[in-house]
Amino acid sequence: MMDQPDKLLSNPIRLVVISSLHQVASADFTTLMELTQATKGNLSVQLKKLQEAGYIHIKKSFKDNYPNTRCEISKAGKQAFEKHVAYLKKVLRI
Amino acid sequence: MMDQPDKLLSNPIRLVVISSLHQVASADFTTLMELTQATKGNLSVQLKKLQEAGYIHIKKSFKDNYPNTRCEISKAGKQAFEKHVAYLKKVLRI
DNA sequence: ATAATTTGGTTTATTTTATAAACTAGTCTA
DNA sequence: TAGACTAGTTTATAAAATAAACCAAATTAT
Repeated sequence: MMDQPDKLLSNPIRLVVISSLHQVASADFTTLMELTQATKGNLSVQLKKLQEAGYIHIKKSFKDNYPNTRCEISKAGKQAFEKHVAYLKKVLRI
Repeated sequence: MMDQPDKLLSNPIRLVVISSLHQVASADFTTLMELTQATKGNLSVQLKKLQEAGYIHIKKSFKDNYPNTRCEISKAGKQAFEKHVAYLKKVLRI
């Protein structure tokens, strides 16, 4: 069913990450830091969790000589997000 | 502003409690257990946290010879809930 | 009558999670 | 070439979530 909260998406940082990636095709580490207002250490950990859950894909490369971490939502991530939104709508009656 | 998540309401059990109490005037411990699907120990702790934050009022009495814990949302709880819902709507774009 | 079970919780021990500080590795700049 | 900055990761610690253990009284079974 859809009446269970997604534990991964109950964390505000991860929720903002997934919601953002649901809207924008891809985003890099720096952008996600701005969007989430998280510290880099914290963001790094949360991205890894999302990756391990298969919610996002992470592509590491070099951009203008600097390391660049680019994130994209996966199919599973999309499904989880949409399910969680449906859950929230139900719980919140919106 | 309203662009910050309410940490207390990021926990699914507490979110269901507050959302329910936002809709029903009052509910007792047993009812909240059913609604949240939490264990009693867990629910007890979460209700105390909501109480300590001033989000709910708890009235303890005896009903049909048994102890009865009845919960009601407070003004502060209502405001926090509505603010959090506004935050979620913004983040989720709904 | 009293032992076992159930109701309605609270307390507390343990596991899990979140978070920032410390660290790494390389780049740019004076 | 030393110092500061970019872009992260790892790790130590603090905080939170959770369920097991506990408590007190009521009910039921024997």
